[in-house]
Amino acid sequence: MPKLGAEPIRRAALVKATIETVGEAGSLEVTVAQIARRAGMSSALAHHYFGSKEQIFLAAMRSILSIYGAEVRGALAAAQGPEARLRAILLGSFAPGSFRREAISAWLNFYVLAQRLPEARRLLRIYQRRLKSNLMHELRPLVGARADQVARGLGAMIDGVYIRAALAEGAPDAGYAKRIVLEYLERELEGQP
Amino acid sequence: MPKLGAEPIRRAALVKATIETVGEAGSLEVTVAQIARRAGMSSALAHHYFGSKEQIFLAAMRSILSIYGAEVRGALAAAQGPEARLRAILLGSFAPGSFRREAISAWLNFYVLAQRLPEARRLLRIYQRRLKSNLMHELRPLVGARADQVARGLGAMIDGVYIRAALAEGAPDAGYAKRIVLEYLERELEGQP
DNA sequence: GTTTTTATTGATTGACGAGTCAATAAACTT
DNA sequence: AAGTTTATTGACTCGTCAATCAATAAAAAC
Repeated sequence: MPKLGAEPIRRAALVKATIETVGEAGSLEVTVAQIARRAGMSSALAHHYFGSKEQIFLAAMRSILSIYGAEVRGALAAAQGPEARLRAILLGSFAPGSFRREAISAWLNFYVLAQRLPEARRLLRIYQRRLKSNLMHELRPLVGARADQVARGLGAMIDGVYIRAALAEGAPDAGYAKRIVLEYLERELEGQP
Repeated sequence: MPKLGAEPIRRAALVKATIETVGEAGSLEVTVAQIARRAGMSSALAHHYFGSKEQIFLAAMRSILSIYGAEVRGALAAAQGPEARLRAILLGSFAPGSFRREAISAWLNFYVLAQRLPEARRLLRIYQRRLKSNLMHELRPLVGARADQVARGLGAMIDGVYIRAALAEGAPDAGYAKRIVLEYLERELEGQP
């Protein structure tokens, strides 16, 4: 029953199902059949559209990074001045689109994927570079030469808070995550003129 | 050719081989046969001593956490006063026994394992709780009520620096890692009396 | 209205891998 | 010396799973 134009819908459904399945299983050791079933289709169709499991994972990862990017951009849009913009970047990092159970767990697993798959590593590097450049841009007028150091610290801390949220039970506590990271930022800005 | 008393040697060899294999592969998707071969024995023997792959992973994880703990204790032994002891804990976290390629990558993978295996989660929780209690103990006299917040921040940052080191290419740069974390600590201590 | 393209799946293939087992043999016990 | 325990492995079982294929069918194109 070919309703034409199914491809983009199917692809999106598979990507969503992949994040959910990986997130729930807490592992990349999920089967294409599981993902496909959750997305309401046969595993054969999943292979038809993506070619391989690897490609499915990469698509899911792109989706996560793209949601994250959009969320940060969104938070940034309303922010005026370096300090407000810094806050926006950090708060955007813990916005509900990204900072939710399956996404966090999937994120952690994609970090692992990046150890093996050069393409996954590339994607993660792009995210890291962009985040750092965003941070530095606002940090420079505030802390000058220390911008690099602080940007690295903030980047690491965001990842650290994520990884810890993956391990915590219950719904991830965004408020708490934000508090820790903002606190760090405040301290860093304090001394500086 | 039974040279008696092989068990502890074999077990240790398997644990070491597991960390190396997982670290190199950057994944838990390694076979018992691979691990066993690296440890110089048959996969049947690995099963004989550990019963299952799961148990092999758990043993490797215990080993990593125990090495880490020993390293922090070692650094702590010589340190006098809360500030020096705080520094010791942080520096110990990046000591060469723990902060090296395979161990870092294995660590990341064990974090993933903790999503699925309750026992692995338990181990990781113990490590986190101990680290936090260590930090708080020294932080309380320095920052008072903020100790909790700062301890959480430092804990998250350590994990974040680790996870980022896993992704970086080449040998992990401990000096750089230490600088970031110590810098954070300094800022936190600065304002406080 | 026939050919081509797109959608879809059940069935199958082929590989791989965890865990078991039976067999071999050296040491230790009595 | 006979029996028991410990060490060790090759061969095998059984399940799983990624990927492929052949077949079905609806839409589109010609």
